[in-house]
Amino acid sequence: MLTLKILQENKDYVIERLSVKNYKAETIINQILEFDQKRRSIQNSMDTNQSELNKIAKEIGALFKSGNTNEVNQLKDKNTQLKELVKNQGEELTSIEKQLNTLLLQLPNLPHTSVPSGKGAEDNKEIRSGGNKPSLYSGAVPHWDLAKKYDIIDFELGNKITGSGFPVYKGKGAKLQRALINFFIDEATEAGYLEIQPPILVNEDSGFGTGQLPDKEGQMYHIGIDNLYLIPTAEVPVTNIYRDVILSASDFPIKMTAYTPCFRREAGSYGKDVRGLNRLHQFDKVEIVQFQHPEKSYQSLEEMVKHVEGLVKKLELPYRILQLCGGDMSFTSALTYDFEVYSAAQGKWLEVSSVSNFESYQANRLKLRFREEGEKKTILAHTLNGSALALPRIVASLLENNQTPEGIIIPQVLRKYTGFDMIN
RNA sequence: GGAGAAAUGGCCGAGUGGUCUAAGGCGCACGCCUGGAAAGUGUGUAUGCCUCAAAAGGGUAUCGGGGGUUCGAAUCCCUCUUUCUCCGCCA
Repeated sequence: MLTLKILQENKDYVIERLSVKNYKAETIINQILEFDQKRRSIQNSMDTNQSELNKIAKEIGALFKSGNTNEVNQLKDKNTQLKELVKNQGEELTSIEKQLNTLLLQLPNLPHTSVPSGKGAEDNKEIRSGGNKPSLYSGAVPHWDLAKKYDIIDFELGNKITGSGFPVYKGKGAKLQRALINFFIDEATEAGYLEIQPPILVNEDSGFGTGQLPDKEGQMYHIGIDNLYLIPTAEVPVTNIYRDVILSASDFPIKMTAYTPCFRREAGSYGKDVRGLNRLHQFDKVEIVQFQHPEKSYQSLEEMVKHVEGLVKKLELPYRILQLCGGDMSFTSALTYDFEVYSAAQGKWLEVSSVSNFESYQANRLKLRFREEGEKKTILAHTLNGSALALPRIVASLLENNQTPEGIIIPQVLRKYTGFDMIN
């Protein structure tokens, strides 16, 4: 979430920036500042009263020692009154802080100055592209047909066991999954990311820390009996490793990678673009996460983009990189690049990665701070993450683009992981 | 799942109602000492919020989390969580 400080000091700037995300912030900011004013005045008065109360309690202690019990009763009465006052003020303060916090959580992150304004996906800006769209042979079919033909992914079976959106990978299909995961993790660790294997169930605090809660509650599977959530991305548990931590500037950059299954309810996205592997409730993904000094976070963002670009290049997939416009960006992001690969038989671009700099927005929720060498004051760190990569759509594109009458050709780079060079 | 014990600062660890403004040690930082270092020695060493133009300073809260008793709680009570020991079950 945004800091109170920036609202106090730069209200107009915040309003202007949030308009790029098509968010009208003025009313809510004014409310926040009003609550903040109240909060401070109550805190101030409460502290004074508490101070008085503490002082009197000490006097009573001293009087007991000297045996002056008459005065003690008077002081006790006074303190009982003070205590009541402090208690009421405390309740009022808690209530105001709660309201203030609720409002503060409604404000999205400020988009970076380079973010183009726009309504939705159609206003995203293509940064660059690479690879060549393949020319398919005349018998080419979409990946769901290929999956059936070679018996490598079974959607109906997943439907029987769990429900739609939970496919079963079989034989070479399963092996291909494992190959991609290992390839992605090896690439990330070679690039200096520490491999992490996190829990895939998280508690409320973690969901809150990375911004899934409270507003995106409906997108996560919730285990009611234990109040835990199935993670929608490894970003959640991995980023929360550093919740409530104070680093020193020399610790940067912190780089972590993790493979996890990801679970998304995808409420409200029935019908369109959900065929085959295009949109699933459970899928595999390797994520990269960085924590960085605010002055260097955009360097890290570029580095991460390069890393992801390297992956799609090595897989020989036609791709393009988009900078998201204000209207299409996520709530928590300051700048996001999306990677799309072309899936030839569908004739569609599929999003396979989203690389974002959250600046201090997540860090503020997480209380992830650092200190400059020799300084006392703590500063919020910057957090970044990106998919590197999400598997299903990569698989869709690989199957469709590499199909031949003889079978599906495995890209060179994956063969040492799969142990076979063709699915047939 | 059952029985018992425990949770204190970066770490170890003392502390069973007021002098805790948390002893002592280790670590770390800075100084003195030294040709330089070690040893020695001195000082400092948490976080949030409020106050202050800022810094300094001051106030306040925080001894696993939450609640309670009391004029006053690290200390007493309730509750939750976690860890350890023993038992049971189990990949």
